[in-house]
Amino acid sequence: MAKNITTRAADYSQWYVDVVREAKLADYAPVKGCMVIRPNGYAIWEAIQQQLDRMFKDTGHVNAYFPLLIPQSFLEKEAEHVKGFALECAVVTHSGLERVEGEARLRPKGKLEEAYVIRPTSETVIWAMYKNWIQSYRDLPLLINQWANVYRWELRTRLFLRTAEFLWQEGHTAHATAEEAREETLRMLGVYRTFAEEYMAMPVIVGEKSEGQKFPGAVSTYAIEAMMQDRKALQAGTSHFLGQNFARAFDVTFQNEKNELDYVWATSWGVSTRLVGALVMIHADDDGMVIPPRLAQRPIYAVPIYRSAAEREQVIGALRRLLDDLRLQHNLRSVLDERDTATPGFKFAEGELFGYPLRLELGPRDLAANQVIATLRHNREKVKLPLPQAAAEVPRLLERIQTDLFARAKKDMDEHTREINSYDEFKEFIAADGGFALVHWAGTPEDEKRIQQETKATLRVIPLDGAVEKGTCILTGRESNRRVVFAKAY
RNA sequence: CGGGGCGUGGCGCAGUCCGGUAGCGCAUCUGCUUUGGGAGCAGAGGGUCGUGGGUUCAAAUCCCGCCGCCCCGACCA
Repeated sequence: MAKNITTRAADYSQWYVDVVREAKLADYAPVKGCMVIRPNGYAIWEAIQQQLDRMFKDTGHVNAYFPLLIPQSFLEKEAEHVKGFALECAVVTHSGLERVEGEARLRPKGKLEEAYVIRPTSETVIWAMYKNWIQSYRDLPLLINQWANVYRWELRTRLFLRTAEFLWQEGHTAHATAEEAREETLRMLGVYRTFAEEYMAMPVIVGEKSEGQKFPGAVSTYAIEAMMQDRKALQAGTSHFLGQNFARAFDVTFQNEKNELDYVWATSWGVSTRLVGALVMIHADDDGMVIPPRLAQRPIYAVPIYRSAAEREQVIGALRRLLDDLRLQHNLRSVLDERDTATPGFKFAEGELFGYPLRLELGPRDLAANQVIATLRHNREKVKLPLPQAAAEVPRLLERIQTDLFARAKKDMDEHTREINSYDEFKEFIAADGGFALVHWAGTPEDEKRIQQETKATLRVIPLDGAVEKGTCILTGRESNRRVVFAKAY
């Protein structure tokens, strides 16, 4: 058992915090509600960025960068948007500091004519620019993504899952027709799904948000929802069809092919550093982090075992040759832990804590047998690889790990997703942290609130690929023709 | 914003009730022995006790103010 990590069974929330801190993914910052993303955590975010960025480029998007500060008046332009974000904006009101006479203290100096808010999201500043950039249908579509930080003055925070400042990407696109914009919304939702499943090894339910849960200012919001190991849902990515709401608010019009003036159609979509928290909650265990191979900057952790200086030289030499082959032939990077100040046992434990998907051990006995021992992080399986074949076998092992992780998480989600047909059964299921409840639903936003108050569960998504079937709403008894997902959520 | 808890070497805590030389564990450093699942022994370094004021011969300890953080709720990616 890992030192300093509370077990999941004992206290899931504490386990999560312990893993994040012990694996050195993040640390609390000396700033309220904020965290420091440490190198181990940032490496994962970089891997997420690199892959998603490739996928955005492959679907025709380009990157740009907009200002951190947004004039307060911009926020006022879209009514729903204001309501959604006003309370959680950090506001910049002064332009400098001055010393308080006779004291060491500083205080704000020049009050600004108009306050700025630190972006909680960038729709407003981006659409203020789009107004200048779009005149004709020939300027469309405009497919821009931004990698940035945003700030939301959260009252309760949790490392990675909810912090005041977080890193994300926000795509903001403009289109000539509603159909095109809707297509884009669903295309990017699909990109998120593919990324979640194929790279994070995280199965998701893809669907639409209810009226009460959609993004402030959106016509419709779509999301991918994943199930964590404690059976709670985590929204892992959202894609919004914004209709013409922002175009109207910022007066962004264009002339179409028929020489008519029309408002531009918009989408926005984003994922954040929350995904790092999702990885922890879905794959990590009581011994620490587990990184899916495709998101590990260095998927291989090599531990040399030796007593004498001569042994050390031989063992490290053999490992170096293998690791070089892996890098040159398979583009796989690794860590060779040459520290003389830590014992192999310590390195094993630390390698597991940090979540390297595959560990290679090589000692004098292995050298004599011309083999290397590969240990899989997620299930502790040990495989003896003949040295001559090791470079070819390791990539296959990594692929197998990636597949296993997804299969394991999928099985877990499927086993805890149930069709539920009465409100009593529903209450019992949710109270027992049963997971995702598939229920017939025909309620209003007020009914949703009632369910949340009575059970703490919320309507996560209306699945896009759900079958059409007749049924009756578990709460209102009204007729329904599809099931939706209710669950407790982060 | 409501409720609760806590601020003492890097981390976790004891000491506070009942004022009297600031302690323990882990971590760190040095040396020797170790090294195939978180090594052992010996020694060493490191603290304005969150902060400002008050009481007192004397304050981590008592009194008043302020600040910060964590947890639980409502709000949210």
